[in-house]
Amino acid sequence: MHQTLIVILGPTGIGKTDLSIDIARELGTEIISSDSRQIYKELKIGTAVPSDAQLMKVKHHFIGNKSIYDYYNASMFEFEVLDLLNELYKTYNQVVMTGGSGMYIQAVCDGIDELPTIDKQLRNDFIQKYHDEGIESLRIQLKMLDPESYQKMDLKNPKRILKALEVSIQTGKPYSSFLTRPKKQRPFHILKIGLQRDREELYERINKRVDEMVKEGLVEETRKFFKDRHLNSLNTVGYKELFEHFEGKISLTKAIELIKRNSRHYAKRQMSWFSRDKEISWFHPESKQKIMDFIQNNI
RNA sequence: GGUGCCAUAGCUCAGUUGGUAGAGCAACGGACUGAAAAUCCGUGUGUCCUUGGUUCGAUUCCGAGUGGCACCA
Repeated sequence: MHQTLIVILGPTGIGKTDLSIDIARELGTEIISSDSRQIYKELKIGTAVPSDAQLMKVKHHFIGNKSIYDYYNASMFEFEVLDLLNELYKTYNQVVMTGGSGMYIQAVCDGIDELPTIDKQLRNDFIQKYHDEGIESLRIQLKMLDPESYQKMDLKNPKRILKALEVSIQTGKPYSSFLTRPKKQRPFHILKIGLQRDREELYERINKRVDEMVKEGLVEETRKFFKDRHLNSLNTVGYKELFEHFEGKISLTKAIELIKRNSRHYAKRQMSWFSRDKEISWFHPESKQKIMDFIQNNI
């Protein structure tokens, strides 16, 4: 029997949490969350973290283990998860990883290129430059520092350009020279299980879940962090819309509508991301027995 | 029952002096290597209510029908 990482993925609201708990229990193992927002301990209602009752059933990792005030990224996630897996495989032959953050999953499964951590001041300077001078000045600088990236990159996307500039300036080498696109070898097998259901049904679940979050106190949870609303960790569906409401820009009703719509859009983006990964085997979230059989046959 | 107004995209509505139509929102498709629930790019999806008439040609003009709204009974 191999050591296997069973990855359960799919768009938000599809039903990953319940299924993952069932599967982890049957396998007698633990769960690693691959969700870039459930990782923050301050965010509970709006990120739909598993309930206390669910968390008691199976030990979860990477839920609420960081603060919204911490800097965090996919690469840090990659290394922390690999360290944890190293420990867990001393006890278990299978570990379940579940979550919807495609890039975090990719970082763990395939790895991402190693880049230096960007100096905070440098990043702020570039952001300032972008605000003051606009995207065109970033493009011009990129063309000089890293013509290869300039050729390949989406030059309308400020975050991409900023990233390339930061790395190029900080290291003195073009950003593109770091991109070797490794598919890193992992000392364990990976089994990817994707969950999907009818679009209409998924959207109904998402809409309903947003209403439930509001009932559970999402507005109050968000209000506590109003002063921190510019943090990246709070640039998150469910929170950013309520901040707009607190600023008096939109009504509460409108904010809730937007949370629903933005959650649907997010789900669609997740589906686009996952659809190009040919290693994923797809199932309906309620066909638990089929999924268990598939796992048993492939571990 | 009578009179008037309205009927165009999923919704709210523009519009075509008669040459088969467009905005906002919603929706849909995609990209993605360290901010990723982020960020960015792309796409009108339509028996113009039905049915006769006029016309080379009707979503547009005229008649009838159906449905909705308002007012009068």
